[in-house]
Amino acid sequence: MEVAPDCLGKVLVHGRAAGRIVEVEAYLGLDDLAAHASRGITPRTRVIFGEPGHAYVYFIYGRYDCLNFTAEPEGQAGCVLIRALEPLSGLALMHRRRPKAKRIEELARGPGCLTMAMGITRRLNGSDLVEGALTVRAMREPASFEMGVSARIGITKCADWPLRFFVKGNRFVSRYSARS
DNA sequence: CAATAGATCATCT
DNA sequence: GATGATCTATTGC
Repeated sequence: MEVAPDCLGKVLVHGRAAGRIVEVEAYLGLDDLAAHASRGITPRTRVIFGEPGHAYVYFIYGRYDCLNFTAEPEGQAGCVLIRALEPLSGLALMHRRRPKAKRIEELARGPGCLTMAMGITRRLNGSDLVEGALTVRAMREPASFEMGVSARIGITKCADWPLRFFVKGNRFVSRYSARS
């Protein structure tokens, strides 16, 4: 979970679309009942137990994909859920993929939204974030921002663990997380 | 602007 | 068969 805050401010690139990560959540392993990995290795969670630096994409609620980065070494579970992006380039493309979003803030505001905007599907599950089609880069200049911490969103177990990190004051952070 | 209900399917029990 | 790391639309202030 130590790497979760590091993901803030980094840039996610998929094809021509790119966005800055402004909101993430950390999910641990067996001790974290909210994590998919808490039940151990299953066909779906085996990526989390695999090598770090890979994408874990899962389908949720019959509609949406969510994007994670695996974080812990092989054999251990741990991942970072990307909750919100600030769109940087490929805006027209994102708009086409999300006709419902009329404002830029709505393009990638939320786990399901950002995967749609970026065109991420389960096809990318387990793909390498360095060599694959989906990549993560750090900004040239270390972005200076205030980091906020709060409880995670949208879960029913361990809902009070302060494992959510976001860029304070950034309006691209989802409103469901505006609790303070 | 804030809060609530409904849609919908892959995965696990 | 039940459940969920969600989003959108609708209703109420």
